Amino acid sequence: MIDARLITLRVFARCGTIGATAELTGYSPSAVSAQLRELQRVLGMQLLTKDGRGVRLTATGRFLVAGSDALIAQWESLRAVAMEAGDQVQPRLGLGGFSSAAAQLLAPLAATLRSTRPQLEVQVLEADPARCFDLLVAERIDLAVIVAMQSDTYGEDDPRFEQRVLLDDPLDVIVPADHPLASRETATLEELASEPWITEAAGSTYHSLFTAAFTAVGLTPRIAHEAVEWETHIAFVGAGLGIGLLPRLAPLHGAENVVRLRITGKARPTRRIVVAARRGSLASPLIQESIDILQANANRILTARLEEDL
Amino acid sequence: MIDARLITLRVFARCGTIGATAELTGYSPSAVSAQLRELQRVLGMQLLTKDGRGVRLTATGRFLVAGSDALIAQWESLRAVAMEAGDQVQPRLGLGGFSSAAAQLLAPLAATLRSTRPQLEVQVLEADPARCFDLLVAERIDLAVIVAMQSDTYGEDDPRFEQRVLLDDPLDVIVPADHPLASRETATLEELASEPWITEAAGSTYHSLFTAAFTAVGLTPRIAHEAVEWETHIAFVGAGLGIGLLPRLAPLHGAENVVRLRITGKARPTRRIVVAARRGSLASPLIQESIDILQANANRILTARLEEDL
DNA sequence: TCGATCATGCACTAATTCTGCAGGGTTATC
DNA sequence: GATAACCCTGCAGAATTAGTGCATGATCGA
Repeated sequence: MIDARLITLRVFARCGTIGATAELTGYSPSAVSAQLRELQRVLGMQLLTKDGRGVRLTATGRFLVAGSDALIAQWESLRAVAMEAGDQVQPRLGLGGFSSAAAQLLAPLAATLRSTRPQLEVQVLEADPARCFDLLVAERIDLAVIVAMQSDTYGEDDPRFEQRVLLDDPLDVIVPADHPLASRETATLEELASEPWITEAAGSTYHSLFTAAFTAVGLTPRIAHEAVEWETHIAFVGAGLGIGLLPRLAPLHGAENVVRLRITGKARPTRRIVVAARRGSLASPLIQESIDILQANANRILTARLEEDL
Repeated sequence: MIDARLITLRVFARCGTIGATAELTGYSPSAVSAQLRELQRVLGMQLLTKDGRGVRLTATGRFLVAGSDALIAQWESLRAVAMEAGDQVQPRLGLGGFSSAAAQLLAPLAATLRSTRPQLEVQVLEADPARCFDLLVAERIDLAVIVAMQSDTYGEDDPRFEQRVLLDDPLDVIVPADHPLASRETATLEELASEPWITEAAGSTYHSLFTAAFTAVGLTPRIAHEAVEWETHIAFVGAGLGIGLLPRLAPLHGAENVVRLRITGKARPTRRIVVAARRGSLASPLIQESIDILQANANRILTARLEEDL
């Protein structure tokens, strides 16, 4: 209901280049360029200035984008409450999430919604957390399941989003099957500190989790290799290159030469998985129901783990 | 920036029929029909139901319209503040007002703006107060100069509008040139109560002013004739059909056979002339400047009258 | 200086949106 | 109870708008 061009401007405000905005919104770069030019014409405001080979928001543009947060939230809220009041049906729902979330939480959600609301068009996009926020702003998705980041660009009080905790997913350690600890069920970080480690690149979410966990016990382990996908981590570990952390939600896919151990002791790294939505949209019955389903699935996973641990 | 279809829905909420909405917004009836159908499709809400030969808002529709007041106001405010912050220029300004206001206040304003902001496209629409509010909602105009109505559909606290008093325009009495009182400068309502009167139709603004003024002094004069335009009032009076009220702002146009007298005494009917804008838009520099010019013109008129009265 | 990166303008095309008219249903009038 | 008046809607066609893909120009880093 808010002009698509304003949404485009908001996406641009986040990624800074026309090209990235185009990729994120699904338009071509020329379309984005034309939209923003048109927006400036209609509003009679100069929102962009040339900056090197790119463009940059003017002060007015930044102001407008900042102020539009409340506008978007108000619209989302209005729509949501109207939906609830009128018992109406939303025609489309976009979901986003990173790989293991997409597999373990979003897929069941989509399946449930498919059966309970057959005429609802559900679209699931696998995307990393940062991109999920971008997609939320771009209105490509309505819900995102992400790993909460402690001090990232998106605080919990961001005026654009609202978040709900789904579950705390502990990180296990994976070791080669022929590793001395492989026969154990559990291990402590202290026991593992001297091993060669495989992590994600510095600056990534899991690297931060990794270092935070070890600094909590006063250790700084050696990072031997870096990988992005869990599949790669597992392969590296299986090849004996080192050991690594693996979230409980991430499956081993029956890798024969790798063993997963629970981490015990003082420091137990976990990742917090939350669901995020555009601020104001939580009142929508469809959003609410989806979050409830996600929450139920998360709880099912948690209780299954508890039973498993007994 | 707010979707045009929502604006259309808001206009429909005011006038109740597709045809009137079309006339007010400048679309054809089929376009309005299609827009509202499309709006319902996009939102997944049923906003309208058939009602006899027309259509009617559903509860959801009314809810959405009511809630959109705040949304529109917020957008207007955001745009206005961004305009002010960025020293930008609005490309278009729409002005509306009833006949004498259009002539005496809007025309000078438009002329001033033409010279101070040559590239601004100014459009003036003459329309009665009720229609002015409709046009404000339809975003055809941005400012309306109207007669404040004591207990009309638009209270001063309407969430859609904001109003500023421009001036209180006293009502004079006009009598035929051969009337016994024609040589006088002033008259009281008591002196005039027994005359045959010419007013607007019952229910109109001026009829209300008329009866309110006389009931204040405990009299109920006889209404002999009814007229809509001031021109007609003057012609009726000139023809000796009776006497009538005429706002100070409304010119006699050199009617030779009619004399204008000031009303003195306890009850002096006046009409309050105010300028109205969509709520939130007052912060816009252009709107603000326009109101200032209107106010200055109003004051000029008032001081000119004071000098004239000396 | 060369290549890479970005944005923008242009010609063309696709999609949307509007108009005018015809048609069907509903209310008021005689 | 026929008739007229009124109101909305659907459809074909037209006009406007919006998007794509490529070419161009401008800037930055190597």
